[in-house]
Amino acid sequence: MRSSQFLITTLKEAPADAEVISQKLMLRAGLIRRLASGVYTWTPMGLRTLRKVEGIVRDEMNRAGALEMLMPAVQPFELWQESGRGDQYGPELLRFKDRHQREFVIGPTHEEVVTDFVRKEIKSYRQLPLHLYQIQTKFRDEIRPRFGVMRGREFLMKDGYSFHTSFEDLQREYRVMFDTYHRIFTRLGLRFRAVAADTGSIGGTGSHEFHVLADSGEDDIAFCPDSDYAANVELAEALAPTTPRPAAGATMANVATPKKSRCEDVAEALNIPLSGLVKTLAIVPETAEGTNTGVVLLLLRGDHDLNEIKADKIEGIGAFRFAREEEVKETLGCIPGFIGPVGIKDGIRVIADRAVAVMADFACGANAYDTHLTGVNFGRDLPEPEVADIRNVVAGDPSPDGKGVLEIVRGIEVGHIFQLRTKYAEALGCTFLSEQGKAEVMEMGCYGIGVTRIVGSAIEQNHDDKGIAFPAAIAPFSVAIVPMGYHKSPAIQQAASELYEELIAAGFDVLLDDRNERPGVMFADMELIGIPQRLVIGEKGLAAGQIEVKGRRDTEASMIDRAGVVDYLRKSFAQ
RNA sequence: CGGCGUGUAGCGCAGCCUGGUAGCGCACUUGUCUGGGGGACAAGGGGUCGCAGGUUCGAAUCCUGUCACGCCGACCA
Repeated sequence: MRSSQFLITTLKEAPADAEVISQKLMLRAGLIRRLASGVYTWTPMGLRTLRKVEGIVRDEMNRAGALEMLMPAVQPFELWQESGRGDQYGPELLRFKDRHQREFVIGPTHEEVVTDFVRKEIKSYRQLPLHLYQIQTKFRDEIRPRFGVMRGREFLMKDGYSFHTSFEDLQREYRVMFDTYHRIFTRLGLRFRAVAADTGSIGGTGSHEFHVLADSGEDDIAFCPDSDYAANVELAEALAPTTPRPAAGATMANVATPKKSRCEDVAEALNIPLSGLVKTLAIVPETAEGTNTGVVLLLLRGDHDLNEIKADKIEGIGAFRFAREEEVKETLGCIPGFIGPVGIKDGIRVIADRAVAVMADFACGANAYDTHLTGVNFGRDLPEPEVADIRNVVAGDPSPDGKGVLEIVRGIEVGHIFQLRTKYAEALGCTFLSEQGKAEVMEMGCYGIGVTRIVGSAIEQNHDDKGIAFPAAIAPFSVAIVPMGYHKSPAIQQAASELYEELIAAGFDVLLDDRNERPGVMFADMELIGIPQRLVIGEKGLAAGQIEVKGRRDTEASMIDRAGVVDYLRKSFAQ
């Protein structure tokens, strides 16, 4: 491609509302343009990268035996009612009516559609297993779209669905996909990690997320450097401390803590470590009927954070919200900031984190304004609480597999694989006839990859002060030819064109920058866009039969023989 | 959904407090020079100041409403 025939729309300054680096660089490099909140146009330049990502995903899916298809982006809402997800999915589901007042949604995912397809087409065990996938535009009406393409509302996703006659066969396919995903992310040139994940509302058993490691990620991943353990912190178990609770030493006492309602302030005022403090969270479980079952107190160590997903899973808690100020006042007689588990009314359920359960002589709120208690002990000053794992693991916690200590890194979720089992097949009556001629419900797996998001996360991982440094596999062009004095020198024009043709013939994606721009502009643009190799043709080099080459990540350019350019590039991309 | 903030040329911003013919940089157009790191000079084009209403002789500026966008917040008790 010649620049003069292409569209290069680079910007010197990024729009002020761009937040993360990938978003700024994608905007500046002219890869995307925002049309509405969380909705982006992909420019010709940006689309080249998107298509390359797609191509690698497609290639590996096909290689693994999955069959590509294309389902509609628009789906009848009826299907969602049939699966029972219509109500559950909530406002993220973009719904609309057609001219006949029939309800439709723009698909945020396609379990229903694919299951409907399979139940109609597949009748016999002989036709199974079957793995269907598509690369489709999805729409999720996110509360807060942000980070550009990383948390957009409209995005491109590869979603695959497998159908099996048995759980064993599902598990086999799951392992195949686990390996396939490793191949895909490796080929894309990303640093990533597969982590055990919460199965969330989708249900099912086994599940892994694939995260690209980047500080701007929205997920915390706990992993053990000494073993292969890795899990989303949502899921990572905080083991119970192995050391027993020390004996009570201090007497309980009231301490004035005027206006100190934050844990940090209280700890400082009392001159104790944050970990010597117990913070009390008042929550209200919300049952399906919406009836109020009363306030429940959760106890966490001052330096720990609540894991809401773990709390959700406790018997009798389920979905919950934090108690409103009036509710706290009514139940405990005090405002949030000074509440505690001591001396509370009978019947209030108290659940302590495992780490709290082994604390002695701790401090906590006194249920009185501007007052905290010190020297508090379970069994003496208040009843022994219920104990559960309700906190997020932190760096330094023992690994749940018993093999070392956890570290925590940030990650961007770019892939997710699930063993759905029979949830949708059952709801939608997706069955097959077994060898015995009996109708059985199919076992299902589902496997997603955020194609759009991969581009953003690749940039988060690969950039410098000059711009994007794309992995070669997904750069919009692999080689840029930058001629010096192109518009003045027929010799340069000819040499550039010859080189261009030669590289195209050799199979490279070449961009010949034949714009009538000054060299600085061309260099800056090629670097901003992130083209992996740059070739400069100048009068002097030409006379000596040489070409200047510079890799995007190299600090210095070097001269090579004109005749050896193709070999040089092949070698550089083979690495 | 709550709190805060911002809407002025394609992008980045000033002007608003203290009303009086709308500005700067980049980008764009034309010309000349320049030609290895976002070049110089000259001449241009482009804005119902988010929208609606109000106050006023007069509103980008003050008031009210509204829409859009952004940030923060559900937990740090």
